Amino acid sequence: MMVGPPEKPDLLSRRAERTRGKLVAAARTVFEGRGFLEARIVDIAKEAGVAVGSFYTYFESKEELLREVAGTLFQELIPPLPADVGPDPRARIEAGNRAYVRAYRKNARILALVQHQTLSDPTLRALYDAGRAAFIARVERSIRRLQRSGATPKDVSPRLSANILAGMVHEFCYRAFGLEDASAPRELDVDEAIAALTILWTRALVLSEPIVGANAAKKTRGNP
Amino acid sequence: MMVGPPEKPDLLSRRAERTRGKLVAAARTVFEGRGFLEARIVDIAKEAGVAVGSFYTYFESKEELLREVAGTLFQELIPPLPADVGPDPRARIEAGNRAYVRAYRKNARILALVQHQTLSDPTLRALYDAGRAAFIARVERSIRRLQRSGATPKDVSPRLSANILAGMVHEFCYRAFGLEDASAPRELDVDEAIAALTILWTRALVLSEPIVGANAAKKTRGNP
Amino acid sequence: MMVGPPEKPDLLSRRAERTRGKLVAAARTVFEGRGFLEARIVDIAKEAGVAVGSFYTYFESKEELLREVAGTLFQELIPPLPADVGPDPRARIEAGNRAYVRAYRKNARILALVQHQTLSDPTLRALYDAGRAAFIARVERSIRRLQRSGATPKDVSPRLSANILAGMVHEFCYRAFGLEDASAPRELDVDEAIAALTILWTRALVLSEPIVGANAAKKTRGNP
Amino acid sequence: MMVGPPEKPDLLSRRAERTRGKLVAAARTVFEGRGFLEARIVDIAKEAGVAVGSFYTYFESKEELLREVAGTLFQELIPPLPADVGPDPRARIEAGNRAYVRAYRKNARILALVQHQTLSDPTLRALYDAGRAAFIARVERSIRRLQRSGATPKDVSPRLSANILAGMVHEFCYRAFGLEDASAPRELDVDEAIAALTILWTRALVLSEPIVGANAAKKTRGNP
DNA sequence: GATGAATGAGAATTCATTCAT
DNA sequence: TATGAATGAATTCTCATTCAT
Repeated sequence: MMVGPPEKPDLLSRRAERTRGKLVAAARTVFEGRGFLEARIVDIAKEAGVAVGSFYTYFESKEELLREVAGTLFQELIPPLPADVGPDPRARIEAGNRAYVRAYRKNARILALVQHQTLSDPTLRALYDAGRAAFIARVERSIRRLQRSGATPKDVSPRLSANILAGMVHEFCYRAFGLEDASAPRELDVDEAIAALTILWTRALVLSEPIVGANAAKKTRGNP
Repeated sequence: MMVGPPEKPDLLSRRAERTRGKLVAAARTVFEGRGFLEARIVDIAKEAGVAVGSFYTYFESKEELLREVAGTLFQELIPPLPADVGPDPRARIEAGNRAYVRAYRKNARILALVQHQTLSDPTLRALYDAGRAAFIARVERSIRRLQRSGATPKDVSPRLSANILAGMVHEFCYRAFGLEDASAPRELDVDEAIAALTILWTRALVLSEPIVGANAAKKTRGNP
Repeated sequence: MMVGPPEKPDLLSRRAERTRGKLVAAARTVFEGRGFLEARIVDIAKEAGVAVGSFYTYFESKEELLREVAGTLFQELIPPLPADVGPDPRARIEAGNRAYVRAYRKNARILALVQHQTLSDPTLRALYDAGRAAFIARVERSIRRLQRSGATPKDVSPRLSANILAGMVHEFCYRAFGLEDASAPRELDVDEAIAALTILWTRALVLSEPIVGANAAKKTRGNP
Repeated sequence: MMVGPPEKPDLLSRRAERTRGKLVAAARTVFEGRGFLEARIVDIAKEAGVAVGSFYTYFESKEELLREVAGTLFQELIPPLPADVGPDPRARIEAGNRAYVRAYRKNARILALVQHQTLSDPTLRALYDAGRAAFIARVERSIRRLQRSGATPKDVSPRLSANILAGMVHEFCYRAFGLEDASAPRELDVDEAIAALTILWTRALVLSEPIVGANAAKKTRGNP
């Protein structure tokens, strides 16, 4: 029909990439807005500005799309600690908690949604668990190190401790941000929460008093 | 007008009660077996051995039925501590954790399911939060007492500590039992877990060292 | 179980009669309130203060109940003319119209409902047609008499005239009262309407001027 | 960005239009065949040769579809009088009646059905009333003109007369054709009926005598 | 690749009718 | 007779998925 130079092969694939990207972005918006179950393929396509049929060009199902969306989330929760944190385990714990809490807060709705969807989507579950395992592994390594150096007691296995403490922080975020009623957010002092999590965590490992010193304690303790 | 034996108004309503009960029981079975979303009204009715119509005689929706099922769960998680526990806070914490973990484990699948359903059912959410609040309130009272007696530092608010520590135990149970793949349960020493939770909790409140020694772990491992 | 004098056979049938009567009365109330189609057997039973099961003791279906209700309505629309009306055909027409309009108005909702139900219930239709036929027959007889006496032209068959004129009055009532929005009744001067119907009817039969005389016309005519 | 032949946005929407049209046509057939209440969405879809889902692409409910069907009916009942009728009011009345009766007869079943559905569907009722109002308004204008010219008495308001006379014709059609048992149509001389309606109407307005004579009846009987 | 109308399997829900008490 | 819980056939409606254009 149309005579002209043959289209460059990557022109098409670039268009494809764009359409695909629009769908992923739209999915996150729609999922956050109406929840995963209430999100209709039509809604996502409309939000992306493409036809429903195009959805099936790139994805097999809503689940696959959620996996795609979820894939990008986990790294953000456990970025490598900044170089300037120093070797003090207390400071490292605080930095880790701060990063986790802040990143969770930013993506709270979609994270909670992914977590819930985990129950009925084994593939997503595997993805989720892998992300979680990375977090726990880092904590576990850290505890193992502390145990070796004698800084923390050995009466609880590093594996179990890591699971429990990482879970503690995660659960706090999930409650505080993930289940938050978006229309009526609760007052919450995020820094106070990070401090509290860190204090409880370090004490649970019997790190606070001997290692951090009285000055660190003074800083966060309210009543002497 | 007519004198005779007192009418038994519950004669029929007893039958009704039975049918209703059958439905609630069936619902739990079906929810646990196929998940809430995959559960069809027909499945529940069939499992209960009644007609679909009977479902609607007693419930407006699957959601209402789940609320009914959920209603009975929460008390079990936080029974009053047994009288013989004694005043030692460490022992009380251990007893509380043990009760929570065991009760959670027994009802794991349905508890996780309820928690997930919480995201899309505000009424259920309220119910759930109320149950949770009772747990946290008890912990909070306990911490407040310990702070007053000087047994634990005052640098974290009782409210926040209670939230975090209760959440810690809850999250552990949710991961360990609620998300468990029923067909391939993971090996887990429950008593070791209870001991670990208790140790971390008590240390976080700086209760552990003076009161229990190295033998604490021994004490909680294995059933006496 | 109960020893006593045997119940009188008509005691039972009297109770039966009462129950039946309660159902018929309740049916009319419910039909008028929510319409025939929206009326549920349960509604009627509840309104009557009896159990659903009792409905089926006396009626086979809602349709049968409506027939029962309808049965009593038609006589009221065409009562025998009062003795003191006199032989003047104009006065007799006026009396007939007045009776019809007033009776219709009193039972408007249920009459309209019955008429509509006629379309899908042949048995009711037969009943309805019989009632209607009685009205038309009376009109037809009257016209036949007038034609014989030369008072009215013979160019339209009495049958057809009767049908058309009776229909005219009926349709007016149906529109004015039967379809009336109960919550916002329209202002309508009923006497003016009766007069108008009578004038048009008598003129259609060429009765008004020569027979009734100027004084009758004066009475009903507004603008000279 | 791309220059090419103008897109045909109606290419697909033309298919849509066809499907929609098929549904409307099928609806009329099915409604006429089994009545509105007995008509199932599946029946209509099957009759139209489309899937049930397609019904919901275009209509929200059976009611909406009936409204659509009804929408087209009313104009036909009151077409503008043909130009060659002339100014004689009697001839104009006859032409109006003839048009109404014939159009009603052609659409009798669906018209009666719509009228009945009017009782439970306020939106349809409004539509129906609007159609009816147009008919009455024309009659009213005509009567007002006749009153002004002194051709007809002023003792009944034009509004009321128009309502009553229009209703008379309508009711006759409704009885004669709308309620007709399709399987056993009654013998009825339509032209005789039109003549009768016209005679009674014109006499009611005192128009008949001076203008038409005894031959009037002859004139309208049979098709010239 | 993109489009969006068409499809129809699947689930919820209602309510007349039955029947054990 | 009276009761009202139980029944399940029948219908509506939704929405993921396909496919002709």
